[in-house]
Amino acid sequence: MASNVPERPTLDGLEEKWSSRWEREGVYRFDRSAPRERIFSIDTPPPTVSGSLHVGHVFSYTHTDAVARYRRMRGLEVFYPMGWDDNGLPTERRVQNHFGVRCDPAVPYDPDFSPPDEPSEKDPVAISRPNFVELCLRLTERDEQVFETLWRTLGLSVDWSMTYTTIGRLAQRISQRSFLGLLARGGAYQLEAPTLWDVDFQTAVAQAELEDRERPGAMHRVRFAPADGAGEALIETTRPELIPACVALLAHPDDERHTALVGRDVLTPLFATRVPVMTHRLVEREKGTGLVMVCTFGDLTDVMWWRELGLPVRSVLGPDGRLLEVAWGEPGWESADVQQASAAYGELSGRTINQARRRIVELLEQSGDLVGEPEPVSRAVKFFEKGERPVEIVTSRQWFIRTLEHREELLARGRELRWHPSHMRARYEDWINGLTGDWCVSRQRFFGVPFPLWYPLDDGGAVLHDQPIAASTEQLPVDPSTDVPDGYTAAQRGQPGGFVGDPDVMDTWATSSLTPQIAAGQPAETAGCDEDRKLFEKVFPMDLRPQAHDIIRTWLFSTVLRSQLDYDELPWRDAAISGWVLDPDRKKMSKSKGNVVTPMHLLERYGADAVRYWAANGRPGTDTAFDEQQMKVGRRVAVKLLNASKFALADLPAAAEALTHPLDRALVARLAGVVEDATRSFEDYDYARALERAESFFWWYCDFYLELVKGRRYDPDPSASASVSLALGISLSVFQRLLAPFLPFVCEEVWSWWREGSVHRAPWPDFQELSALASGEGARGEGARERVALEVTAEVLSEIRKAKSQARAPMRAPVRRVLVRDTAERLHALELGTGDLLLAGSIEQLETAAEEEFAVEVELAPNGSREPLG
RNA sequence: GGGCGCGUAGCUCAGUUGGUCAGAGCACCUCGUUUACACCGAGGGGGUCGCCCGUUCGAGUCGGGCCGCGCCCACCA
Repeated sequence: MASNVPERPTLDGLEEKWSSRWEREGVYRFDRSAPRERIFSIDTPPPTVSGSLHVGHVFSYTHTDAVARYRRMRGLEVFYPMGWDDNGLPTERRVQNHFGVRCDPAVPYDPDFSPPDEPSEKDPVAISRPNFVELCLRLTERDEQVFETLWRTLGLSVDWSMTYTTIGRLAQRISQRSFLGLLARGGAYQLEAPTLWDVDFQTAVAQAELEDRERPGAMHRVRFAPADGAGEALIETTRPELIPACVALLAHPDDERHTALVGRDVLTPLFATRVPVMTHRLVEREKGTGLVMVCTFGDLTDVMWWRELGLPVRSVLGPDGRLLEVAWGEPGWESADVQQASAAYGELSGRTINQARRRIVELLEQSGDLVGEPEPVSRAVKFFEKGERPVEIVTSRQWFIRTLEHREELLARGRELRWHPSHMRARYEDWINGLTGDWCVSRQRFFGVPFPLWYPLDDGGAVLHDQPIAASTEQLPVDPSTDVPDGYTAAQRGQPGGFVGDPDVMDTWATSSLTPQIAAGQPAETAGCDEDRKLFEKVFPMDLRPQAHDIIRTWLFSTVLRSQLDYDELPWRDAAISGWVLDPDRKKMSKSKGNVVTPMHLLERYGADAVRYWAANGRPGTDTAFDEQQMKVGRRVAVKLLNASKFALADLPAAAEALTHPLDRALVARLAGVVEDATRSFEDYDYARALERAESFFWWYCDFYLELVKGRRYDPDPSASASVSLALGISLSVFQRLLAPFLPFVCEEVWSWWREGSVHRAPWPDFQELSALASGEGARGEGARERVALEVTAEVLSEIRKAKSQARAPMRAPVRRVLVRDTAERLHALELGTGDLLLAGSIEQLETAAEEEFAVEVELAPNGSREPLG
């Protein structure tokens, strides 16, 4: 076989050399003409573009890439696009600071707008939503270039001609169209209701976007007075500022301590508002006094109690996180002492929650309604995951997607999906079982996909929310803040009898949950893009969803939901869940901890293959500690492959037609077993095991097989070298392909020395083919003995090395005599390897003795002895 | 409080259906420049496999119970 092996092979520069060549030659280009059964489609996570990629991204995307490369080598056309998740709050924040602007949907679009030369964070320029979105796009485009460069350096085998963004026109069209479909089928509805609310961003948020944070607080024991005079009612609360919003007190129905109170009314302290004492089965008797205050709204439990018990709303918290003005004495704000209530509340009105809390505690102390000292406590508080203050519950009009009524179907889909590792399904089920409400999808933000809706205004200029005007499918995507609904003129915007656009955008997950559709470019049905529609039908449902475990409740769940609602099927067949990268102290990496590792310098220092090697060692679903040592090991593997390939391929003598030497056949037989194992592992998405098998056998191969056959490989007699020549060609070809999904650059390099085309389009090694070669002519049913021969020969060689090492002799030191004690069967096998062993060990004389225990006696030749070898 | 996962050499981790399973790499120590490789090679020390019961001829491997760690979830007043 012709080969072109460099004098001094090197890893340096391989990333640049091969990534540009792969791009030029379209190695990873997806062939749209492939039939459905030859396609493997991957619904890749679109990374969030704001900020930068960290090693965690490198980690999990490498896992996916290894699988993609494996499937490609199995002869499948791999649909593997990359998306950028650029819509949403993080981008908004960056744009505001970077350009010194803020979005005001009331401002008209200015096509000639350019951002201020000197951005001022304090005094931002108000601009229209379309202008704001343009700036977002400008900034994210730059980020996306950086990301793509990193991915290319890492060697992701993505088809870069199929990249999408979650804010792009296509994503908007698909997202809006899916929403309109839900609306038409009753799957989406709007409701004025208590909603989770972030007071800083001033937007609704979803349950899925919440996280618990431990925060210090104080428990206050507060006295309520029964309205009819007798006794007292003590409650404990961490949120005394909500006392004016109290609508009831609750006790457990069986709690005898409070039976005397139940059914009566009490007066709230300071505000003297009459509220009933009621019972509910979920009140916990052990907590506090066993009596709990229900406010509108302190937390989600309040919402549940409020709903189940039919309590009134008495809301004191504004969307900006400050206490609203309240007209005491008016309906809903009755008080037995209006003057006192107004005076007390006057101290709170307009203050933030924390300010109001401090003040009301003082007021309660003065009035004597605070019992004892507030007791410091630490408790978990719900935060919007991107927020800085706890979420509140504010009543507002929002859009929801029906979720709860599909619980059983979603659980069934979860059982249908093949999870890797399987235990990850529990997280999905836990999440579904814990859902408390439908999915709130509207956000009072700007950089997102707008709702494709307008509302008519009546003659008085009031918004008729219950008569939304939906965009027509042909119009999509629309921005209702600039586009005009059919049947209206632009001049009618905001006029009585005219219309207004829905001011909100969708939750970022409402679009991200459609990545399979977006990636496949699924068009609006009427858009007439037959080619795109055919593509969608070929790749959907997708074969694989790879992602990390922290977004099972968001991305995975919402994608299953949308697919269920729109197509009544799973969006993919398999879900491969990656773990996280932890810092060396096993803490989660996060920007706030300052322990985030950025990947570019790692790629430069160790090379992409080495970094990928580290990543691919992380087993599916398992968190991995960041470890640069592993990258060094990865680099060693890559260098080893260079050198082993050089040894095997440089000036390789003519190969035989068949493997005539028993050790060569045994080697190929073992190789077949490794291939079988690696293949099975890959089929089960266990890339880490596939790597481990291939790698450990590769090291054994270098340490023993290559050493054993050196003599024959350099033997000038072609009849001696022909078999090993063939074996070296076979084995190197197999190793280069087995390792290609993990070390794509070095494997491509060594492949290019002697083979046409890319190793990444070469067929995955076939263990049956290898088995056939190993048991071909000459073996004559001696396969088992041959495999033992290889094993024993290697073990004896190892013993000889040990002896030399202990004698502090060089490895090439001649051995006068070796005595091998072993079972008759193994000694019989050893005969097949004796020739190679003598050369590899520089042995003059080999003797054997049949015994139970394996043992080797080694007698080195005297110092200075350089007698010719026999 | 519920669920899931994990506890194997100083460190990072393999150990597929119970029977060379006590392993690998790193780190450490010793030796060695041999025509694939000093971005190297050969060798060595080091662990009662978290603890306790049980099943079994035999258990890191199965069952039960503890202890510790992590994550997810929860109606934490």
